[in-house]
Amino acid sequence: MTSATGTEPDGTEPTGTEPTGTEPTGTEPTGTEPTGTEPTGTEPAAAVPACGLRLFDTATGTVHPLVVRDPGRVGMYVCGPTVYDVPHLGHGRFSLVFDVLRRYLQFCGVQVRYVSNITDVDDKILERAEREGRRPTEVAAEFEAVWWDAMDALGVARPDETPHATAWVEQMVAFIGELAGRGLAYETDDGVYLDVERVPGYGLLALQPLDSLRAGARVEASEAKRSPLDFALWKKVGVAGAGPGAAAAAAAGAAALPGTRGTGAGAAGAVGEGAAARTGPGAGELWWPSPWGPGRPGWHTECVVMSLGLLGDGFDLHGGGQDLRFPHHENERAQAVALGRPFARHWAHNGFVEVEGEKMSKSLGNFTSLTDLLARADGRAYRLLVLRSHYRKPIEVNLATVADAEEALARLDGIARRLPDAVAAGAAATTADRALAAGADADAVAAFRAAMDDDLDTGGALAGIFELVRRANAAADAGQQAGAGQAAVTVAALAGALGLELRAAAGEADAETEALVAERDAARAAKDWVRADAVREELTARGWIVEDGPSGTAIRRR
RNA sequence: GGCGGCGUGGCCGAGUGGUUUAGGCAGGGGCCUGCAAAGCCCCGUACCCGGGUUCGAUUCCCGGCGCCGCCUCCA
Repeated sequence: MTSATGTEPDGTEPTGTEPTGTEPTGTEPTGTEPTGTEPTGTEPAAAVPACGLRLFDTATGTVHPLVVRDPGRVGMYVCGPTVYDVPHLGHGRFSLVFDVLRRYLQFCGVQVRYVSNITDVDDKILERAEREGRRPTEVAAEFEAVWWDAMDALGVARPDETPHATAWVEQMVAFIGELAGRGLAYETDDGVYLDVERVPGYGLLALQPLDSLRAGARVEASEAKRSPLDFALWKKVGVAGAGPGAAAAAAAGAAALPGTRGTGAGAAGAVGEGAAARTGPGAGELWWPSPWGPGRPGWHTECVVMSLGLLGDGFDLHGGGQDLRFPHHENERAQAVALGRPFARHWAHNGFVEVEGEKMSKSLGNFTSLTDLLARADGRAYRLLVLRSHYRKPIEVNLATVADAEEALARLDGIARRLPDAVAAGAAATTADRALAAGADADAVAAFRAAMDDDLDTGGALAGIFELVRRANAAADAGQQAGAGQAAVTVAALAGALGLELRAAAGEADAETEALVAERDAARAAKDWVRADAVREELTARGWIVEDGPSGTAIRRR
């Protein structure tokens, strides 16, 4: 059920096509050296832009070409969910934003490797397990399943890799050991911490220097921590409650974790779970052995280890929601930098989802679950809503804006009903070259790429698509099939590049409904308008939209 | 206290130093239709306030007001 490794069948093969659109080289210099901000030395030799895309880079605060490590390829890591509850609207937004980035790169002929993790060991998971008297692995498995259901409903393509934290603990322990070995981390009673003072350039993503961050820290430096900004690489278990002995005593029960998931790339061997029920938080504990005693990894360590492990040093792009910028991404980066390893070449962060003008969040109580939304609205409508605004700006999500998006979506779907063959042909064209080969309008494709290349101006791209919808309908009205077809092919191909599938589906009609349709056709043929209108009202009452066409009464679900 | 963002027509939301100033939804008029629906055509003269720069600012600068976020777990 949680098949984490489903690879998108299309789009990833090397088409060998050279990006056709804007030529990024020569438009520089903007003064910003994309790679110059990484004070990590050792720059990879190859450094060429991926297609014509220019993206805002959080680290530099500028929009510049996406310069990649390996020509024609992009490796991207996007921080995935901690599976302790159903996903919320913000999860939906980041998933959609980076799904669109991925798809667009593929559309341009770039080979993308997309990695997005599942955090399946975390305080919140443990807390929930504790509260519900369940095992943490069970909680994580449940909500991971919910997560993928939501992703499917949104039409988000599965990542190429979905590393699970619990499967990487051994590597994390080794990584922490390296940091500790170099004196960059220190051990306390309750864990191992990174000494951020030792990290050059700390504060890059926070957009402020270390001093400023330190001054603004609202947290009391815990007695043990040297600086309030230092963060846990390893959290020891069993120390909070009855003393350090508890967890160790439970080590006798250590066994292979039954539900260990992930890529299998080196799952930690000995894992303890739930054995130490007699100490404070014991029932929900989940721990691994380490040189510092039993414990679990800190959140910031998981992503740096897994991203470097799967994508390699100096991978191309690291993304996530704005709230991950600091401290999460800052701290991931700090660990890599501390070891002198080149980290992400480019940082992308999407804006928040707001509900009633405020950042939605669980703590504020205006938390709205993605699962709820998807139960009552087409997942494509949420995609459209997200796409309509710029990915870095906040978006307002409420009943009205979702309904608005659904209406707009209906307009798009109308093209699929009216020009199904052209739409099918366009949808099958998953790259710009194939779209053109399928007969898409070259100018429109170029305009689309120009918009997308401009820091993913999905709103502008969408405007172009709606313009094409208008053209397709107008041409079809005028009986110009060729023009209508070309516009429709283009609409479907470009919408597809944004992950939007157009659907003509009318909905299944039962026999009774079919009979009503037949009755209405008969009444209309007999010019019995009173009867025809009565039947239409009946159909409408049953939830159908009734349209009279050349072939008689057509109905579809509303 | 430090840092960052936002304020556009009824709503959502792009964008730009000036002339033809996205797009969607809703609304009005028209065409089409038996009537509708869908579609097409036409319509909105918006840019928080006050200064400044400029021949000219919604767009640049300064100040103000309002709203939001990060600095603590958070996509």
